[in-house]
Amino acid sequence: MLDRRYSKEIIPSLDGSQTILMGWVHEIRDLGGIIFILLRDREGIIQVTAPSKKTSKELFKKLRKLKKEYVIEVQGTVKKSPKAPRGVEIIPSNVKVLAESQQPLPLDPTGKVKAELDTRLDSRFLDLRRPEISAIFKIKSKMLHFVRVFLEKEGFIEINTPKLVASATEGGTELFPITYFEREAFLGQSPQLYKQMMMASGLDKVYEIAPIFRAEEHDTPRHLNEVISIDIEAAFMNHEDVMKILEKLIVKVIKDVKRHCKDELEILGRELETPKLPFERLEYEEVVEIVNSSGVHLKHGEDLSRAAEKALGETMPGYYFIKSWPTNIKPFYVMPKEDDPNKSYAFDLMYRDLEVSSGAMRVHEHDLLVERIKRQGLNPISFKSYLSAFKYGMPPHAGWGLGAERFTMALLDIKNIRETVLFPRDRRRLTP
RNA sequence: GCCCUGGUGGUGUAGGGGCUAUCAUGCGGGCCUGUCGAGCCCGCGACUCGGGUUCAAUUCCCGGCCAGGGCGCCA
Repeated sequence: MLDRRYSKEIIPSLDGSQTILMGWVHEIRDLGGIIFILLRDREGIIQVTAPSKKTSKELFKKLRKLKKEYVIEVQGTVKKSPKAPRGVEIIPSNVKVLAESQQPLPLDPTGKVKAELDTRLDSRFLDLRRPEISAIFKIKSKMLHFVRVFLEKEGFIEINTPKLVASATEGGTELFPITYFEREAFLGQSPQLYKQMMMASGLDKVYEIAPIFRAEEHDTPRHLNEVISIDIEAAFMNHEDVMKILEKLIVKVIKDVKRHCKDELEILGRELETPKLPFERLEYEEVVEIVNSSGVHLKHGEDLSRAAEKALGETMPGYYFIKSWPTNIKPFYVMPKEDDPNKSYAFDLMYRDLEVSSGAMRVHEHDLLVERIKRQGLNPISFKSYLSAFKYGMPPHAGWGLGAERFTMALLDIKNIRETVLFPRDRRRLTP
């Protein structure tokens, strides 16, 4: 029995050899005396050519019955031919129909007729049959792989923290409530508290790549209610240490993606540039100046408005950090500066006008943490199990969270985050 | 949640108070031995939902739902 080959593996030098291919009928061009079938599989498209003279009547009849997107198995001979796309084609000796496809299709996998994003998401499995769509997810897969390889090499240990959580009292973002037997529970908005607790465990450096859930009613091309967060936390490190890890990771992953996803990047027409290290570090105060001098009003102490982000993005071309954020617009666990408690050791990593990551050196002193929780209008009692980790030897630590989808958008210059998720969850979409 | 724009065959579109509702692709049938956005001929298939105005609404008005863009929210 012959092994199955992918279309990409069929090259002119295999001329004369027998092969088996499995895939979908991408297009059929029936010219009467000769039938061309474009067979599509994960790796590409190969032409199956059946001239009536060289094809049995039985097989020719069978080929004529094929329709678009049928799943077929083709057994045949590789033939080198300058007339064929890529210089090679398959002369079939046998074709098996493995699955039929209803007509008409909900959208056109050849892409000749454009479909809107909404239509595409409704039939995502068909949408993924277009190479320029599957390329996004092949690259996202590699990106996550290279992130893991990098972090493991840096000595990080992968952990898994619960996504079913008890507390809704962390403040800030809205949580999705769920029924947990006779109690109410919530979907986790961030592994933040758990990964910090791990700093008291002696594991030193941990990371998690997992979904986070936010019940915000945001409705923008940059937000979803379920995304993948790449989180790290490292003991005995400060903000600058983890910023260095972050920028190193970004550069390494870009290099790896460039090297290992050449075909996909070409399909997407994306020329990736490797950023230079170190990334520029802007003080929050500098950012306020830049934004204001560009004509967009921004008060000292305020978070960036969308207009401010855009103004910044105009000035700053690639990846850059914003550091020394005002303490009171950042979460309770960020460490205020000792000499100026109104400023903090929090930072954001931006790509042009898009926030891709945020992190900080954390508060590791129990009493200060309690005070910070109170100052934010939250109740320390609801943080009892979290706080107890700070009582028995909590080392200084720092960490960050990097949005996997936002990073994918930056990598591939994608404008709508929905393009980077197989089955996105937004304000209205819950299916498929 | 707010503002703007829109919703017409399976898909993407044109149009518009009364006419056989445009075009492409698709789908069905026919012709064709080198297609590669194949070509040619015949046919099929649609006005988002609810209410209102009107002799008449797919078209105008109001509302819902949905989409795209912008913003807000996003410890």
